[in-house]
Amino acid sequence: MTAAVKKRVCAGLLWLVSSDYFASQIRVEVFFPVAVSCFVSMEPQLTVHSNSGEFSPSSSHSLSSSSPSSSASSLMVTSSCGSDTHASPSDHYLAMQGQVNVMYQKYGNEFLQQAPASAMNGLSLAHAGGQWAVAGFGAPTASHADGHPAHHGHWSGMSATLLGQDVKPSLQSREDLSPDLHRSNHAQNLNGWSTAGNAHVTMPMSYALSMTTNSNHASLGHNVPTAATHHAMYGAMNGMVGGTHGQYSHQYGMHMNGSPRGGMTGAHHLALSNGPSSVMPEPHEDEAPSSDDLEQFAKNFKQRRIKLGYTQADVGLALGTLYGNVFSQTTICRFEALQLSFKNMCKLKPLLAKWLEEADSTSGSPSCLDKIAAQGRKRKKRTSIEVTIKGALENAFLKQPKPSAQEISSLADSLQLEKEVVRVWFCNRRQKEKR
DNA sequence: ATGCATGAGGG
DNA sequence: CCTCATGCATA
Repeated sequence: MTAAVKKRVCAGLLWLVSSDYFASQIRVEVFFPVAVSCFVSMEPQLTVHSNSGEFSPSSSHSLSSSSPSSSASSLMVTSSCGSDTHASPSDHYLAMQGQVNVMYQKYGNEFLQQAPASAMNGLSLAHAGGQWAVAGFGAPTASHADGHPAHHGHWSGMSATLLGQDVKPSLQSREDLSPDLHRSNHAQNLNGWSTAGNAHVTMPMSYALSMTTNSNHASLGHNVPTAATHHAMYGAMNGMVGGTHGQYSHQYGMHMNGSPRGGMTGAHHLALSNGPSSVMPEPHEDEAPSSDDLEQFAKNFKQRRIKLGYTQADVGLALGTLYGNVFSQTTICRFEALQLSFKNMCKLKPLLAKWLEEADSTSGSPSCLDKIAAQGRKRKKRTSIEVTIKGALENAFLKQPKPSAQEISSLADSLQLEKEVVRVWFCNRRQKEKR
């Protein structure tokens, strides 16, 4: 163990001992490196990080977690970030979002795969420890140098039947999407993510954790507590946790309940009962909400989501499973942060409201353990525009928010950027202006 | 959490 | 070409 790792472990221990978490977590110690990562992965800690974006949304970091553990968590995050040889702060970041990352890319292999923790707990893991390392998707974007004109065809190489993640089937019958059934498009799942049906984890979590650990020495697979796990827990937590402290407790030896509305209904209300005032603004979700409504709802939504133990990614996925509309972590995040257009907010709100209701009234459900394979299409490597250049673009934008093709060209020229990049930058800039 | 990107839909 | 909804990849 390196000193760095020890440091992390210590921090983890510190937290453990200093919270009620200890009571229910002790068994995990055996799997320490992973376990610690796992702790680091708690969503509330998200609030600790605010990145350097040039445009920082004011609200999203201010969610006050009433949990006494939050201060301790901060401490842990602080001491672990950057202390690991491999794990960069951003790795933690990802983990915190409830995503499990395998970054082979960084170690000479060529890809990076992300999956919601829920998927990890499900079949993929159950099927084979190393399964998730299987690539189903295209060649590394790196092979497409930046010089390419952003001709769409360039980045869309693979079979159209492998849905790209941003290609959403907007219409799917709800009947086909009941939580426990695997969707028809799973047949398209060629990359090993979710294949056969019925793998609601029947394996102790600890086992899952250890499997992950050895899948690759360089793997940064941070295991994250999943909503499913939490749900499975609530029954057990019922008597032992006084509410908040226990919201992230797991029983690693416990098996998941395979039934969608399985028996533990009601237990979770306990966990919900003691947050900062959770008000339900308005019961009707059909009417056009006011900005205030939306704001209120978004805030409330976030709180409850966290209390229920779901990550943003979980929610996005669940929406797909439940209602046939998958959304990404990004979108949920932007919803919570009110960073979508008003119209878009209005559209999403009812869905999220439904989900919330469902999540509230459903316990014991592992909900969605699936993940749509996607990852088919190649994508242009994201261009990173230097700050100085950004400044120039910003200035140009101030003068002329909608430059003509001509103007774009010359601007691109003078800044030595691809025309397409400039064009897209303006599009995005305008869009940003609107939210 | 956010920057750059994609693709549908409209004109 | 644009807007708009949305997401991958990354800071």
